[in-house]
Amino acid sequence: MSEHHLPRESLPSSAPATVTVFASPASWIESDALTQCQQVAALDGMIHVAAMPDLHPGKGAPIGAAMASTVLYPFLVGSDIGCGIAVFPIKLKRAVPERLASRFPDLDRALDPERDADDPAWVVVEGDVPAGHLEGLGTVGRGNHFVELARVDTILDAGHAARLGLNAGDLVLIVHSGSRGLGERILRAHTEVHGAGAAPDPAAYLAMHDEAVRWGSLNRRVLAARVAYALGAEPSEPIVDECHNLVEVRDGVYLHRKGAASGDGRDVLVAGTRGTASYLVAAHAGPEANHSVAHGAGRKMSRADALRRGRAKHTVEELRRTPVGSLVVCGERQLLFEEAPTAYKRIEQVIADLVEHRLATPVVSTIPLVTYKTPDLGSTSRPGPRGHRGARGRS
DNA sequence: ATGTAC
Repeated sequence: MSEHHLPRESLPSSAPATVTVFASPASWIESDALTQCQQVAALDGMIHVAAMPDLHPGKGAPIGAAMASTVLYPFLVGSDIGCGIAVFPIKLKRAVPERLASRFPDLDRALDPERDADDPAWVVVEGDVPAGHLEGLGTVGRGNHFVELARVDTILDAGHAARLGLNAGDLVLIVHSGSRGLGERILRAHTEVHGAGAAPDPAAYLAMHDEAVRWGSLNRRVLAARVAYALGAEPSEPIVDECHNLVEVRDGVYLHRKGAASGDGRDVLVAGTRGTASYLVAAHAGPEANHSVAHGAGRKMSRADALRRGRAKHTVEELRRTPVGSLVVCGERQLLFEEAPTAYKRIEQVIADLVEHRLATPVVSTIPLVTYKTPDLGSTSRPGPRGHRGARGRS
């Protein structure tokens, strides 16, 4: 044994952290993700790791986990501090996907206070923007982020759905986005000095973190307002808005959530894919689950695998027009493959696992009509030279 | 997931 021996017996608590995985044997969980959970459990001060059924490997830390610790680790939240999913009711006279898809605004372009001074979406910005950060406001971002027009499909808890004002056939905007450059900057400032180490001044980190959480929520409102106006509707207050990348101080410890939503008596939209249903659930997770629930279907394949296998399996056309008849607005071919429904686990299995472990009760399911990912750069799909937009990147 | 570097 060549390990250097720390005086562990002199430390106040050396009991190893517990790891609980809330997934049935039917749910495929990648072994790399479980290894990451064990690595997190071995961190100084870690108490309990609760892994959700959408668990998959992340960069350094697992995605789909809630991690309680006496020590605050910024890297366990990651760079997209404040990322979450919100649901906004929207009323439209007609909802023909083909017509509406072309009306989505360019959500790569930030709302500019001068150039877009007259944009009505500013109404949701009351007072100052958190951290004074205007850069990127109203942009959706990349990766798994999206803005989706969806239809309420099946009512699974009539009483709860009625309390939310939801009926079968109603339309909603589902917005999945976060704090864009702001959270990234906050994590980078920490990691440049301390790497994956603890926050030396938790209060200072938390002050910036809380701004990013507020910014992420504001960004989702701005996105929903931009899209609502563009589709000829009025913006609305969200009926659900839960962050799934954050740390909260709870029962005197730091509860880190990475791809896990707050599950203590709140309603959460558990996102499916760009071609399958999503589920709005009433969450009631207890301490064994670190008061958290899953945030989505969870990746089954890495982005690299999805791209490689997707090219052999799918055409761009079938990814843009999904099996449920919805349209995907996405000018980036590579992202379309990376985000293919087949790259994700079955959302019904994730929901079944939450129900089986008594973490949540389904309220309604939604079916996508139009999912916006990136601007549609001219819909004529020329074959074009392969990979000229860069085909690398690992996350 | 991100802005930036290659």
